[in-house]
Amino acid sequence: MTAAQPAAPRPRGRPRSTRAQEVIRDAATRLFAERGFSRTSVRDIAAAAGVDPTIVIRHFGSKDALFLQTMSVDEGFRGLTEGPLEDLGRNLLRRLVAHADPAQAEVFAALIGALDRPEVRNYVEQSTERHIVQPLIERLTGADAELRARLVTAQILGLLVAVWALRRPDLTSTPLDDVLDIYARAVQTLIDGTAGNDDRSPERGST
Amino acid sequence: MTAAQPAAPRPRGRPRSTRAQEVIRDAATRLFAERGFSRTSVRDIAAAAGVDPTIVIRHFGSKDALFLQTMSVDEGFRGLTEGPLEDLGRNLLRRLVAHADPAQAEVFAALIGALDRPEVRNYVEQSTERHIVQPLIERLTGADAELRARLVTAQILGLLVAVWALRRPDLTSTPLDDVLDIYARAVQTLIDGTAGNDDRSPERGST
DNA sequence: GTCTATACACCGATAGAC
DNA sequence: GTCTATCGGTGTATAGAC
Repeated sequence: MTAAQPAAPRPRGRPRSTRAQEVIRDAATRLFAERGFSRTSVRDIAAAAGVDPTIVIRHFGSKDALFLQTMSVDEGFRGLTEGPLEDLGRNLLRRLVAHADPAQAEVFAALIGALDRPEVRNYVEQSTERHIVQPLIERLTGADAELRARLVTAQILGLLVAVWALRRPDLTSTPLDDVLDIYARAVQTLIDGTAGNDDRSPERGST
Repeated sequence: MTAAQPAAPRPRGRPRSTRAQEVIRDAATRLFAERGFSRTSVRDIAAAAGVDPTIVIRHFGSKDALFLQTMSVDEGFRGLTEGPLEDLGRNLLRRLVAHADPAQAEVFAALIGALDRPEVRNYVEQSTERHIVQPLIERLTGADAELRARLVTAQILGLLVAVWALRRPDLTSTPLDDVLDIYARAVQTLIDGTAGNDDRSPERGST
């Protein structure tokens, strides 16, 4: 039709994404998840994808950018705080630990492992903030709701780091249901906020 | 033993201890804690110490070995689980978060940041195991003592990661006492193990 | 324009001369 | 022991080929 439009041989499909980009992304996802950031070189990814190392940079800007673009945990974090508040502790752990697919676990471990990269730290920070902390703040009631939401996130983060990143053997070998039941109670303590702030006078107040 | 000789160029007492080693260690400690592992090069450390880069490797074997030798968290973890069991949750957090000196916090953050190095992960794993998990196992009573000890460690780890490694702004800006009081209760839940294991029922009688 | 190859500065680490 | 020279390897920019 219009002559101004440059020759686009593919009217449908994905005009701006090359097939090479997809192959590179697949290889990067696999290798980063397998070996982590520091032990995966751009040349390794390029070799696995069957392309030249420089076009990896040409398409994705940098190794860090490719890492962040492939190692995304947003999908696994979405809709995490939904469901009844009284069972939220258990459901959080169920979705994040028990029902999580191994691929997401590897992605999380890779992100934690590369945490001294400022951009990675920034992403993990804002991803947990957006998908866990903020939704929790809106759901929690009682005193110190925001602080409690952040502390619940810290609890979750600790279990995820211990299980997926540190690969604590005696924690992963235990049947996960037992771990969930016990840990969920501690998480639920902060969700409920039942503990008074002056003394040991717990009031079961689900306001 | 020997009288203090300020201008002693060659202390003959220790022929194999070089002063360069000490200078390198100081520079490495400062730079690793400041910028983390990946952003600190051996050449940077050598320049800061005023020595040749090859001496750094010659004396410490490798960059990883130097990192592990300087970024040690054993000192800050020692004797952590002492004190009355009923206040252990609060005391753990006090010693690790409130009373911890900033230097130890930076060291911890550097270790977490380099967690995808197998040797670093191994060290963090066995250090928390030796200084927190094992002493806790021997002190806890009741069912699932070992599992609870590991979960308490996960809770602690989560708070440390959130505060020191992730540098959550809204968590560090809050007065630490409030954080400790609230989080300590959740930790104490696992220490006491008061929660029944059959059904979920909000606790009203805490011991 | 998309892709490819040459090239560079830096990295950690080694061998060998003083 | 300390330095010079150098190795293979890294991430990345750039100039050229289709």
